[in-house]
Amino acid sequence: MRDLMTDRIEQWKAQGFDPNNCPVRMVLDHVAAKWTSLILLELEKEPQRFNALGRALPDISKRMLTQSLRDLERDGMVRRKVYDTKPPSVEYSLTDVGQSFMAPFSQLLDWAEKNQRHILAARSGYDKL
Amino acid sequence: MRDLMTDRIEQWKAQGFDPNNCPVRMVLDHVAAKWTSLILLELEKEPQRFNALGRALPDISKRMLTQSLRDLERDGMVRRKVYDTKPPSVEYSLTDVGQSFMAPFSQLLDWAEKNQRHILAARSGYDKL
DNA sequence: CAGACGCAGTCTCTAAGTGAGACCTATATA
DNA sequence: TATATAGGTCTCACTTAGAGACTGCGTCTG
Repeated sequence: MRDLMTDRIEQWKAQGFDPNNCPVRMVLDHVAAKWTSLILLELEKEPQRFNALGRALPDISKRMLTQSLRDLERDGMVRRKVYDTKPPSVEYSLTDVGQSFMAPFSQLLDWAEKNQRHILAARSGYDKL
Repeated sequence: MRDLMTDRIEQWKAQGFDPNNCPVRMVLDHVAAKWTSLILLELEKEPQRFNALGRALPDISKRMLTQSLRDLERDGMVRRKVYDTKPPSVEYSLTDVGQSFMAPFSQLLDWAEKNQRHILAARSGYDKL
């Protein structure tokens, strides 16, 4: 793809197009992050602590849980509150922005449920070839 | 996370929970695939051929373009039509299911545009620490 | 007529990202 | 004393993604 594309990209950049600063991709990166939306979904039910999230999402590693939470915090979707108990406990919750994300996101999930069978059917049809 | 979690997962699986057969995750995997939704977005404008898509999404490699298109085809979101011209041309277009995905997806993009500034602001605030 | 170019990919090599799980500091419990 | 909880960090191995060379065939350019 780097054929004669390179100078075209240069052109786009000159015109102000930057793939790394594109609103579409910016959100997509979150939804695309595999875990972040699952975490958001958990936090919408109720604010939760680190290990509680780990239990709710059993197949995420601590490493990725930490990283995903940091990403969400960085983008202002999730709030991290440390309570100075012993041992200290950390509660994660949705911010208003994070909360507002849930509306369009749940539409997507509705679509998912409606079309699940179609997709599964298409998939097994394709795999039979 | 594999601490005392393992048997809990076994339990869930016994109850019929399978992370690999969860409708939420199934769609998420698509949206999550980084390129697929961008491709869908391009194909919504108009059916396009392989290299045209490559040009429209300049930072995707041919390798990933092929793979993403195959995934979308497999799930019945995209149709692949080969025209027996010389050289053969291949046109990709949205199926009805693929088309129906665009409604909830565009809601997400609306959200993205509305909240872009917030996110960017939160991000640079966070990074200053 | 030779060489470059477009089509739609595939293949290989390397770089980056992810997952599993050991480890850390501190307190409370058995 | 040993173990469990909390919220993580660190390392190592493995998987995935990206860059770009290569293919085969037909057309366009010099």
